[in-house]
Amino acid sequence: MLLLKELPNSKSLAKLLERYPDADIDAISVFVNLLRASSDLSAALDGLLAKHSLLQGRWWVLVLLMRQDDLTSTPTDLAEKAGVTKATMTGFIDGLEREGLVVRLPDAADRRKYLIRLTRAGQKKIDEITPDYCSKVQALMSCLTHERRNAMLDALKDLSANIGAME
Amino acid sequence: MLLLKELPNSKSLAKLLERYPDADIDAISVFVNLLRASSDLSAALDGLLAKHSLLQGRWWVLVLLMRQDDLTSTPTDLAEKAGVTKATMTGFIDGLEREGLVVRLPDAADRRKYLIRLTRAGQKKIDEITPDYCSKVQALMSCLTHERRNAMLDALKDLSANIGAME
DNA sequence: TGCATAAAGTAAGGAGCCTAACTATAATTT
DNA sequence: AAATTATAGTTAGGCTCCTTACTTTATGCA
Repeated sequence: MLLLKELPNSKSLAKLLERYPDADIDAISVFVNLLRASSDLSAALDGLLAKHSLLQGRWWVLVLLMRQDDLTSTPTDLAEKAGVTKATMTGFIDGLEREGLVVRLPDAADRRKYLIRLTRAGQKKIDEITPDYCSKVQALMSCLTHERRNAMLDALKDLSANIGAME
Repeated sequence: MLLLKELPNSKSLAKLLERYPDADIDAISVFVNLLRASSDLSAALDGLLAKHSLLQGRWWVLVLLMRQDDLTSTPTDLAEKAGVTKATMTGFIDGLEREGLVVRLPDAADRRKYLIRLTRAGQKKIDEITPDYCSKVQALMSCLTHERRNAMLDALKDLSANIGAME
């Protein structure tokens, strides 16, 4: 994702208001800062995963599989849960299978389907990354008190619920 | 960007804690929700811009140019402010120039340089999009009071400042 | 049963963004 | 002044993710 390093300062905001008097500076400021901050966070996550030779897409797939009781799911289910298209999921699974972290198993009941299962190597990879992931995220969030975290969480959920207002 | 639609529920978080007792559920929850929400916001912005046949990267370039007093800047400067590489900026400028929204002008003083200037058509495009952009962002943010917006803004800035903790 | 429709997964091609390497010009060193 | 180094911008090629179109298999309806 792309994001402005140079967020609007007061001068450029003044200029904006001059040309568009109805602009809600507050709202725009939160919006842009949110995109900007999460872009940085995403990049930091990329960096963390790269140290373990993984990428975000594949990482989320491993996480989703680990959540399943039998460590197994289907491409379509994984795609829906991950929020990507089935075609994109095919690519993730290809990569993970190539590295031996998951396997494709044919479904006996429906010959169109495959079952994707986390392998032992896949579980090992998760065990290798998760402590690092947890401690880094914790370090990042340590600058916020629990109250502030909760307030942010609530606000994020409200925004997500209101996303339709932008369409 | 990719993001989990299916955020961790209490059951899977319990499973996580079982395997990694040190995990800070709170911190992870905020982190994941932040990535998730802004991914949705970014997609919504893409949608809004698409209606005006623009893309995020090019849009930010137009915005940056409009902030300049003389509506002019250089590729390197734009790349730094937008947070992309110079190579990526070349692509944005190519696109914008093709549509007549900016022009490349040689710099008389330094023949390696080009000056990128917003054209009248570029300004018109901004004038066409900005009211829509402002009203949609305002509608989105209307679910948060000013107090909550400010709290969020502060929290985002603190997180951005603390991003080094993840590296 | 036979035919249309839906669903699972894949393939092909495109756009954005990156890194690395390159060209042309300017600045610095000696 | 000559040679080295740095800077502006571009090109080439890669990766991720998307959309669209396709193949194969299952399901619903007459």
